[in-house]
Amino acid sequence: MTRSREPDETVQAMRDTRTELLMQAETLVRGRGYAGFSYADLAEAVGIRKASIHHHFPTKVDLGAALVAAYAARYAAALAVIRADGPDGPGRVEAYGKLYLGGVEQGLGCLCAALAIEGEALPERLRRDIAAFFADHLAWLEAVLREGQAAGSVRAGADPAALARYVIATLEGALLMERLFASPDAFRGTLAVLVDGLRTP
Amino acid sequence: MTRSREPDETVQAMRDTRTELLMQAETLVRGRGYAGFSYADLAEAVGIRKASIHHHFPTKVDLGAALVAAYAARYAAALAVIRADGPDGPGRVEAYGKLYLGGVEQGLGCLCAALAIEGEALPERLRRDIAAFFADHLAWLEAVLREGQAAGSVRAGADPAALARYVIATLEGALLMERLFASPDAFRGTLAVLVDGLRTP
DNA sequence: AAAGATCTACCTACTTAATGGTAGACAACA
DNA sequence: TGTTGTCTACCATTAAGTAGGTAGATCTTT
Repeated sequence: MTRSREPDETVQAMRDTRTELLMQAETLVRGRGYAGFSYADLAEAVGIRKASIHHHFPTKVDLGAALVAAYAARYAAALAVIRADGPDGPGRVEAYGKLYLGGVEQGLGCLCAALAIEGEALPERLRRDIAAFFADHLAWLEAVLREGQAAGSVRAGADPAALARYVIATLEGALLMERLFASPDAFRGTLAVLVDGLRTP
Repeated sequence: MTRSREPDETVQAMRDTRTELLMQAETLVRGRGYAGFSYADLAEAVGIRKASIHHHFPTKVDLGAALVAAYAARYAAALAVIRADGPDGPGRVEAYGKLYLGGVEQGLGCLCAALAIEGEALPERLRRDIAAFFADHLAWLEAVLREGQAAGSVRAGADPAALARYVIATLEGALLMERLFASPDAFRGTLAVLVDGLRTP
């Protein structure tokens, strides 16, 4: 890139334009929806001209796909950590739920929920990508819950796959609603109810 | 209104333009989001000119507010029925959840979720209206759960207000995700897990 | 009951601003 | 020298909203 690096630019600010675009675009989409932000908004947020964005992301769909990929990768890393050093089943689900809590605190929804809302209007490619995002989380949760059942920390009898869907639904819904109410405490309450219900009595 | 009533027009088709606009607009918003539909789309769906929409709803915000009002009224009526002739606490929550199931089956999300996603970009008025929508449901659920606890059908010990938030979160999230997967069955599964967890063991 | 006035619901034609996207020039690098 | 990243300047399209008008219904007055 050609931007002059002014002396007061920190290491953080020096990160390349593409990354900066992804960061700001994610904030925009999570804050106002995919159809609710424009290249003009993003250009202003990053301090670059609108046309320059097209150099990095030719079309808005390309940008959306890159956004989902980066978001999914970040989650995947977090899930790996939780699985590696997380405690028992319910503890892992709680750690997973805390990932969503950050959104409530920052006033940002889930990127994939923002895209999912657009439904039929969403380009096929993005719909596939977000479906894969949810499918990944579903698979991770199912494994975590199954292991938890085997270890006795998660209540037996329930189908882990069904339980996994229920967990994501509750967290996605709580993020959606508690962001509106700007109420991280209420989110914590719902997370507590959710995790408690998972525990072996 | 001035539209000629052709002989083959059924009673249904004869309903006035304003109602027709509200119906089609609701489908559009629930299908693709508030920012994702235009007056041009709506005009085409209803078979009217774009300018004529402004006669009924001067601005898009007016239309959005009318949409939320009609949606909330429909829900309020349904909630009253469930409360009147619904069975025990968990049975009422299940009946409430079935209201969401319709959306999954038709491929339509929750109107208020579609609006909530837009977050900061959403006109203040609409944000207030959808917050009121959720607050109403929260109050209704809290009362239903409290009564259920008193009657012994809902498990004791849990705070009805927290439980109410948890119920809406789960249903909103399940609608969001299972619409994407076009899976009413999975929604039913989540609803079953939710209601089962509410029951007195 | 006739006459005029007003209202309702729609129309065509338009404006202004914003949208996503393109073409081509230019400077800094490697 | 060619590649990369950015720019200015543009394009076609679409957005919400407005201006002004018309035909028919309804209300008001005599």
